[in-house]
Amino acid sequence: MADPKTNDLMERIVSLCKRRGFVFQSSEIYGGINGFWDYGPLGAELKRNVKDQWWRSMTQQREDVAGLEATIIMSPRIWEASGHVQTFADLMVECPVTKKRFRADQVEESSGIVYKFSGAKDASGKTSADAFEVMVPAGKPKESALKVAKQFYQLRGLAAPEPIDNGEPAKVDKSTLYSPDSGARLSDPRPFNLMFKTFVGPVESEDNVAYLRPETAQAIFAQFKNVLETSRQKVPFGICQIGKAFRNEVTPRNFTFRSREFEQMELEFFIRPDEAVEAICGEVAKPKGPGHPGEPQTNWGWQMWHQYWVEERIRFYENIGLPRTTLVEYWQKPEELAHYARATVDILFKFPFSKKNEKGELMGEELEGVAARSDFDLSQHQRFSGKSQGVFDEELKISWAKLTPEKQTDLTKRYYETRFKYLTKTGVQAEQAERTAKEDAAGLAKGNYVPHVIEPSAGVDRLTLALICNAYAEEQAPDEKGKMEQRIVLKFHPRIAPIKVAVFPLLKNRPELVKKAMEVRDLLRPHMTVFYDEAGAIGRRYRRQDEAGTPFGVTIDFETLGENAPDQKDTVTLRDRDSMTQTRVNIKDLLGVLLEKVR
RNA sequence: GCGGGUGUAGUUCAAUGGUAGAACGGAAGCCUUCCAAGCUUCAUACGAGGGUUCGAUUCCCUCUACCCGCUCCA
Repeated sequence: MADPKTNDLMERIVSLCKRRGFVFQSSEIYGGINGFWDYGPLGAELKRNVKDQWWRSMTQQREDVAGLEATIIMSPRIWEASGHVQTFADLMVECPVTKKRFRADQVEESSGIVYKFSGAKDASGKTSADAFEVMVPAGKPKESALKVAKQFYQLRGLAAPEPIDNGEPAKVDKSTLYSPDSGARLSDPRPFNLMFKTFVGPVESEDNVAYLRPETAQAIFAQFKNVLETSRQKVPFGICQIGKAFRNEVTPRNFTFRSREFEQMELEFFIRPDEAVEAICGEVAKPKGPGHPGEPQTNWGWQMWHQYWVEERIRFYENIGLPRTTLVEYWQKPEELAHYARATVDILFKFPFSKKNEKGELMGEELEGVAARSDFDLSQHQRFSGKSQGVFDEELKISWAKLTPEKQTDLTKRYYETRFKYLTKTGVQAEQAERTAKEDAAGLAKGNYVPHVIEPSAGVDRLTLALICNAYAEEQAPDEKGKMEQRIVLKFHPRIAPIKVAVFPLLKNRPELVKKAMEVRDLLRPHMTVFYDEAGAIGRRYRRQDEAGTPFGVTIDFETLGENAPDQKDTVTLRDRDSMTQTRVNIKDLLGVLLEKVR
C-alpha cells in the first residue's frame, strides 16, 4: 500500500492539473462521468506535443515506417479474428462471502459435502430469507459449514446469525458451482464485456452490432496489404497509428491512468520469420547482452528486433524528459505472456501511486508494452478473411535456391512445425492444420511467408500523466524580501512544454516597454507557443509560468530601451525556469537561441 | 461489481436547522526598475434528486463523482 505521504503528492498534482487547466473531469457540470477525462488548454498542448514527438520520431524521421489513420468502428469480424469478441464475452461468477470473482470457465472442480440453509435469524429477532449453500470437504464437521454460513448472513446485517437448515447435506462430486476460496455457492454467471457496443444504422438489432475499438493495433493488421502495396515498403517495415481506443474497465482508477476512453500510439513492425532470415543470411543474429543493438541489420531475428524496439522506446522517453531511473523495464514471465506472444517487455514509470516492493522501491505502472507477437495477428486475419496476408520476398527466393538440400529440408521442417503449432493452437483440426502447414512450408521455398510482428504499444494519456508527475517539483525560493517561500514548478522538457516562452514588459504602465514586449511576442509567435502577460509584479508572473511549466521567460526592461546602458540597447532578460537565472540576449539572436533550446 | 472514506468559491479550508466566511488564486484599476510586494474594487461555492421540517448546505434516503482496499486490466 502506498503511504499517505505519496497519496498527498498525487492529490497535489491532481489539484495543480485542475488549477492550471491541464485536466478536467469530463461532463463536470453534470456531476462527472466515471472513467472519462478532458484536457484543458495546457493539457491539450502537452498531449499534442507528446503525440507530435512520437509521430515525428516513429515515421517522419524513419525510412521504414509508414503512418495510418483508421476508423474507430470497424467490421465486427476484425474482433472475432483478434479474439476480442470471445475473450471479452467471458462469463464471470462471484463468491458471495469473499466477493472474489472468477471466470466461469476457470473455476476449479471441487468435491465434498454440501450443506444447505434456507435463511437465518439472530438473537435480536432479525431474519434473512436468503438461501445459502456451502461445500466442505468430506470428513469435515458441520461446524465448518456453519462458520461460512454465519459469515454469509453477517454480511446481510445479522449480528449473531443462526442459519436454518434446509434439508439433508448432500454429497457432490467434481462441481464448479462452489467457491475455491470459501466453498460458498457462487453467483450465477454474468457476461462481462470490456468492449463498448453500438449499432450501425437505424435498427438496433444483433445483426447491426459493432464495437468501439479496444485497441488501435487491429486496424493496422487489417490494412496491412493496402499499406504494403501503396507505400513501396518491403519487410522489414512498420505501420504506425495514433488514435482513440475504448475499454469498459471495471474500475477506472488513478486519475487519467486507467480511463474508459484513451489514446494509443502503436507501431506494428513487420519482420521476416527467423527461418527466412537464416535462409538469406546463413545465420540469425541474437542479442549478445543488454543495451541498444545499433542500426538494424539484415541478419536480425525477432529477438534482436524486439530488443532494438525496447531500447528505441526507452530512448524516446529519455528524449522527452523521463530519465531512465524513473522507468522500469519489466520482462513478462512466461506464464504472464498472452497466448500469441513470444516475449513482452513492459516499460513502466514510477508513478506516485505505484505500489512498492519489499525494499520500498516504487514498482511502476505500465506506459508501454513491447510485444513480440509472432505471425499470430496476420495469420488470424488471413484465416478469418480468407484473403492472403503473406508477402513475396524476392531476396528469400533467390537465396533459397542457393542453399544445400539439407539446409532446405531443415528450414522447411522447422517452418512447418511452427506453422502447425500455431494452427492447432487456434483450434484448426489436426488434419487440416497439417495440410495448411505443409502449403506454408512449400511457400517459404518460393519466397512467401506471413510476416512476424514486433509491437511497441504506448498509452498517450498515461505518458502525459507520467510527464506531469515527473515534472512536478516543490521548491523553496526567496521572495522579494528574501523570505523563503514554496515554489511549485513543472520542469517539463522544453520539447513537450505546453508554452515554450512567456514574454513580459517589466512594467505595464510604461507604453514603450509594452510596445516593445508586444513586438518580441509577435517575433516569436510564428515559431512557438508564446504567452504574453503584463499583469502584476514581475515575480508573480514568473511564478505563474512556473506552474504552467513554461521553460523560458523573456522580460523587456529599461536596458532594452537603451535608457540605462547604451550598449545593452535591444537586449532582453532571458529567465530560465529551473535555475531561475537570467542572461541578457540580443533581440536579434533571441529566436535562434530559443529554437535551439525547444527542439 | 463489493467494502470503507470524502464531496462547501478555481484551490485549500471554516461555520451553521433560519440559504455561508477566510486564505491563496482570478479579473479590473492605481502603484511598482526582475522572482507570488502594497492599496482599492469586483466576481465566484453548499455534487444531483427525493424525504422529514414552517424552513435543510446542515438530519434521513437514493443517485452520482472522487480517493483507498478487493476485483478487473486477453
